[in-house]
Amino acid sequence: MDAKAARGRSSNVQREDETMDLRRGPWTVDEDFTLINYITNHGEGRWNSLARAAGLKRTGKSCRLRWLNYLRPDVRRGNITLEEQLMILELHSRWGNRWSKIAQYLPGRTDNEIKNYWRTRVQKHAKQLKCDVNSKQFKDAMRYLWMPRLVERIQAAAAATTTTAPATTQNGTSSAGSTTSTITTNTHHHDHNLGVHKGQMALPPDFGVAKTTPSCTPENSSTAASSESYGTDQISQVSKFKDYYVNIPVNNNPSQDYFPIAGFQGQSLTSPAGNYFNTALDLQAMEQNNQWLEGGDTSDNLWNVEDTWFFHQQLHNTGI
DNA sequence: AAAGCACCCAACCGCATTACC
DNA sequence: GGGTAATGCGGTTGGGTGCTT
Repeated sequence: MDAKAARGRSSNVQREDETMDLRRGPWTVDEDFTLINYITNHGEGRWNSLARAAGLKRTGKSCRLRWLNYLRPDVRRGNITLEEQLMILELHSRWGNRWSKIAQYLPGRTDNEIKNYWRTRVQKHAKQLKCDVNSKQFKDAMRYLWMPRLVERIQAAAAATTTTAPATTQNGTSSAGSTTSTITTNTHHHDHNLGVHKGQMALPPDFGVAKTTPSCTPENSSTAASSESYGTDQISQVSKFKDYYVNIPVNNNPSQDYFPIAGFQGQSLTSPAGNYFNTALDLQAMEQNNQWLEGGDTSDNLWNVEDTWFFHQQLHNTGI
């Protein structure tokens, strides 16, 4: 038994595992085949007895997890598409860490996968911005910077496919999946529970951002719908952002200037808390330190330096 | 080329809820 | 109604892998 297997287990469980000679850790191909074969013939459920009957030296829990997260035929694998990213951001803003609930709206995606995406991608950005992922300022940044940009990139990809194929995203990276899955409203439910066609994402009621075409504004986004968390001042503050998005053309080069803020470069900002920082220096430091702005997973490159500046400006304006 | 580091993800855990006897 | 088993969920973590130095 390896160290991982022993992690955090109670002595009782460990004794049980040892007496039953249960396996732990990564699944082998043979185990996968055995599980698939058994479920194909007998169906799923009753996982403990299933594990015994199939001859697997695994707990029922382990079998269930392996099947649901990996072996199920309808499980989708591969990169999270732009539409899926947008959906995750939107649904998380509404429900928080209700991963299974969020996963219901992304057919083929598991709660585990969405949770991993959130922790590795989204929380990484929060960390880069030196703020808490649950903080209002980061949520605002997601809503007014990240999500609108996702919408624009989705639109750009869709537009590209109408004229040429195969399509690429604005930054030239593959957009596999983003043009094949479809965001649809849930006004017509065909699935038992969620109105989900295979390969399509159903939107929950009053889903905001994806409905906004071609311009995503805070007012008609879900954020406005969920404005119970915002005061009047914040709403009016938010309305100032609208102009940024209403007339912004689809930008085919996200790395280029995105917001009309060039004139602000070099301005000094003073936060309400009295923290002083020089924008130019700050941006320079970010460019040096934040590799995710330039490289890495291109699907995450929805922020650029200007976005980050904008983010900090909002901290300033909203008195955070 | 090797060591160190960061990231990603599969798999685990404990706890809560539901189903069954 | 109470006890137990099964299931579901969210949080956590270690190993693999690729990148950087």
